[in-house]
Amino acid sequence: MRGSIPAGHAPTLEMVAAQAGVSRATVSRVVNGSPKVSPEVVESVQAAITALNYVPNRAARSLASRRTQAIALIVPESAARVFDDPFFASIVQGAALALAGTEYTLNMLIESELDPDKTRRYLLGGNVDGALVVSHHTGDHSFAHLSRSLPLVFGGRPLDPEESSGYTVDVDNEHGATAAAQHLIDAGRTRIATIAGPQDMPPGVDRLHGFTTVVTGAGLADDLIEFGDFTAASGAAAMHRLLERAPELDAVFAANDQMAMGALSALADAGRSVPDDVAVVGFDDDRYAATAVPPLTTVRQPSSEMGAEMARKLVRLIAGEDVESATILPTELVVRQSG
Amino acid sequence: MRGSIPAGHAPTLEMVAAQAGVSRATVSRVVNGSPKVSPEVVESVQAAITALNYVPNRAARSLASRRTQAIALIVPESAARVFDDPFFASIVQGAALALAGTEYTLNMLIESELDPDKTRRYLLGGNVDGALVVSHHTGDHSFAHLSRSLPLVFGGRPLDPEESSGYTVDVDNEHGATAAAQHLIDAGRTRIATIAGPQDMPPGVDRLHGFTTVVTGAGLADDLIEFGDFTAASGAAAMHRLLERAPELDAVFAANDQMAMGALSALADAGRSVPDDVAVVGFDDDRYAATAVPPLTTVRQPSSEMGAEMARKLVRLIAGEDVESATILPTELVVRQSG
DNA sequence: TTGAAAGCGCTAACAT
DNA sequence: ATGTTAGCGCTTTCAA
Repeated sequence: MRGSIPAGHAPTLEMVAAQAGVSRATVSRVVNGSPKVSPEVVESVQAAITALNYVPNRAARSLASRRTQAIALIVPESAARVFDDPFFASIVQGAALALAGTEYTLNMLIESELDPDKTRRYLLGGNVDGALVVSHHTGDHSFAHLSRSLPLVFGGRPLDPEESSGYTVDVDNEHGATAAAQHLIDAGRTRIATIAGPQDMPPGVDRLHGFTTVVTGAGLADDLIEFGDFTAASGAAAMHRLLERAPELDAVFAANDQMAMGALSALADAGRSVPDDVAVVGFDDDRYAATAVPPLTTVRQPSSEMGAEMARKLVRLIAGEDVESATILPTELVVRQSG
Repeated sequence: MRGSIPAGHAPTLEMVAAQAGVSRATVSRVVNGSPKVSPEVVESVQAAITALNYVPNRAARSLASRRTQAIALIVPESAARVFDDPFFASIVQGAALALAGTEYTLNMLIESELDPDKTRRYLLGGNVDGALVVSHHTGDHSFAHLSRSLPLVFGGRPLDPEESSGYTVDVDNEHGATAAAQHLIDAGRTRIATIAGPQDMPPGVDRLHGFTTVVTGAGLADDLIEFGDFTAASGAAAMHRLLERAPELDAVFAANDQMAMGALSALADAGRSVPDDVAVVGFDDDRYAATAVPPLTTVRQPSSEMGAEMARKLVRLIAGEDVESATILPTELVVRQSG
């Protein structure tokens, strides 16, 4: 097939003005819902608009108004595989839905490793009115300096708290881990291990910190720590190492559900029953947690809400409103059968 | 915090021209890589550009050139929950990555139920040079008529094959189902059931058709069919119904992995062992298939490749090149432990 | 090879 | 309440 499209005869505002017998300015007012236009005129202009099937040209509008009605969603290059993470998908979803009700569109940018400067140029090229930076897992706030030129909202806190980088939305990772550990202790478990996440990612750090705080606070040992990279495979491997080190362990807290799933299969391999021999608690409450075998006890984080909150915050920022610098969304323990 | 940004002093092409001591036209030529500019001039202009940190304004450029360098990715409104589907996330990922190397940006649009016409207006408002429509699961090609105004590429075939709607990329659902059923038969299974997908979605139809063709072709009964909606919960429910109808069944093919996961837990509930008592085969090879308990035998579909192919096809279409009307990507059986 | 000039389609003062 | 008039920042003939 041939890919040509008939030269689009897009009707212009001027044509509408002619058809309605008014000036272009008036048509513009009607299109933009200005209150100071007489009802009759509004009506005739609207008639002309539908008659001609007129749709305003965005480029012209942005050029003249210096607003784009667009918001960028920036995904760190290192995390193209970030799509593998249901949490990330939920953030995108939340942001997209929150924006669906507004005049804004979401422009998704995956940072190119080929041209690391591309994103910066895009942001500075007047393409968008603001940007959402999903650095949740990486803690990378290298865009922070752009905050001076453009409203920016980050998902997840920066790795270095000193690097106070403007506006952020985060979930309460530490509290979630605290609740998980406490739950295990309350259930009478005494030899509790954890499969922690990477320590160069804020959630990895915060969840481990919450865990050790509670465990040591209860007078238990916190020597059973193995690290994974948030994938199921790494969770299984870590579980195997844990079992080797401490066959007597009776509980494990994994820093995310995928690693918990891996732990579940490692435990099945080893012939341990869950939760009778070993209790397992995860983090995220991703879409597979509820149907795992056995259903996973985990910490729910409001992932799509996080995306939505980021979007709302950015919109208010663009509007020049007062906005909280940091928002922390609550997490909540969901008790199922695994622990 | 206050949300104000210092009035952005974006350098303009004119300023670059002044700084380099040439005309705006020349700067424009350099920026756009025109071959007919003397090397010395190119150099001085480029120096001015970096000195001023100049970034061309996209709106102005689009307005003048009538090109936007942007591509829309349209998600059917009914499927905001489509993000729950790892397959969809992969498509987005594939498209975004394929576009990362080009001059195009992805604009994600979630169709608003509040204003169903919004998407149409956006597409017609000169916002993008073309669009990707992810209708894979719904078979909804209601945008087909827009093909006359704008290059469009659809993911998934339309529900009604008559409704030949321009350019599409699809995976070979029927072949995948065929391979799955044949595998079960080759393994000596004789009482084979299927948990089919919704019959108002092309993949649901195609996968069921492939299944029944092979099963009846082998002289087996195809009476064990229950329907689900592609969710794990519906898969579990369907499995329970099947077990009730035919306790003697020895295999089940689920039209996607999520339903297969549901079937797995239903079988565990019923005390059936997999694959000894019942073999289970899924479809998709989503990220949880490999770590399911037991690891799921399934049909792999090249999901991110599908997104990438859609994007590439659209780019070629926009460039006015010759493009295949329909592309079918191959699927492949992945044998693991469940069947 | 370079420059001058005319828009692209719209918004936003400023008049009326 | 409506029209007039300038641009917004860039590309693109057309001349030189």
